[in-house]
Amino acid sequence: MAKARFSRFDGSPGCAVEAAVSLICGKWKGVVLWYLLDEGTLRFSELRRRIGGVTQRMLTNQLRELEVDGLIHREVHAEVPPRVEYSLTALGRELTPVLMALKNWGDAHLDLFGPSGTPAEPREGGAAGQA
Amino acid sequence: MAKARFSRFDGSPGCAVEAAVSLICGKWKGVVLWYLLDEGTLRFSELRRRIGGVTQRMLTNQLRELEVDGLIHREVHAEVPPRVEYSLTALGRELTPVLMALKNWGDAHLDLFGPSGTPAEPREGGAAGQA
DNA sequence: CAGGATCCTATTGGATACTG
DNA sequence: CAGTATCCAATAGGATCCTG
Repeated sequence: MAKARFSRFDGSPGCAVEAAVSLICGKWKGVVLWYLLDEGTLRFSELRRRIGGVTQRMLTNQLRELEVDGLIHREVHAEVPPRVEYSLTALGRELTPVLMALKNWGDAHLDLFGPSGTPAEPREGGAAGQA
Repeated sequence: MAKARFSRFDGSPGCAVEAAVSLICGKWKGVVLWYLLDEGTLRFSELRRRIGGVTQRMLTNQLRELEVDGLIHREVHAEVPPRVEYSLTALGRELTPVLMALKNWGDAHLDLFGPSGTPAEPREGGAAGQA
């Protein structure tokens, strides 16, 4: 895993932050990770419906990068029609604190950015909150 | 603050995550925020030295975006030579859990990405850890 | 010191059409 | 269903030089 997508690993304090940030940067990565954390396992089409506004190309792209980085697991079921399920890896689940913190911040300050939609708390039955 | 840099505020759960992520996305934003959290107040040149590898243009750019988004405060002292100090706003300080989580994750997994430099824990005397 | 102004390249993101 | 394959526009990122 872990493409050489990181520029500086000089041991400086900011280095760790930079590395972690680079993993969740990408227009849809944070959201994808959030939904997988929240719901555990989702198919491609399920993710796409939940995210909304993402094209297949972009979703595929982001999923591939997350997979290469070792954050998500991609399971292909040899069926027809094809079924592909995505879930977080152990490494990905370790991002839980990050994702929760991001979600909390966003929920607390969404009013700054828009007319504020429904807060939409994570579902109780989901996989979130385990860590 | 808060440029209309966010595409979807439909109230979906991922929305908040997406908004928060977009604020710290940018090659140097996470690092800048981290150092400001760690050390409280830093001048332009101090930030630049700490980050290393960033050009003035990019640092200026990222600082401006963070300022526009209301995460950092920019204080210009009318002196010569000029002195400009950056610090986190209250809103920016609320990102502390996010930054700490990112740092923790990075520290725990930096070995995945490189030969692993010195871990470089946050200094005790810094501003970090307040929240 | 802390930038602003330019110019240029690379990467990201997106629309659309096609496929096993 | 879950993608590929193209093509294209926008943005991010960077090198360099100049300035109050």
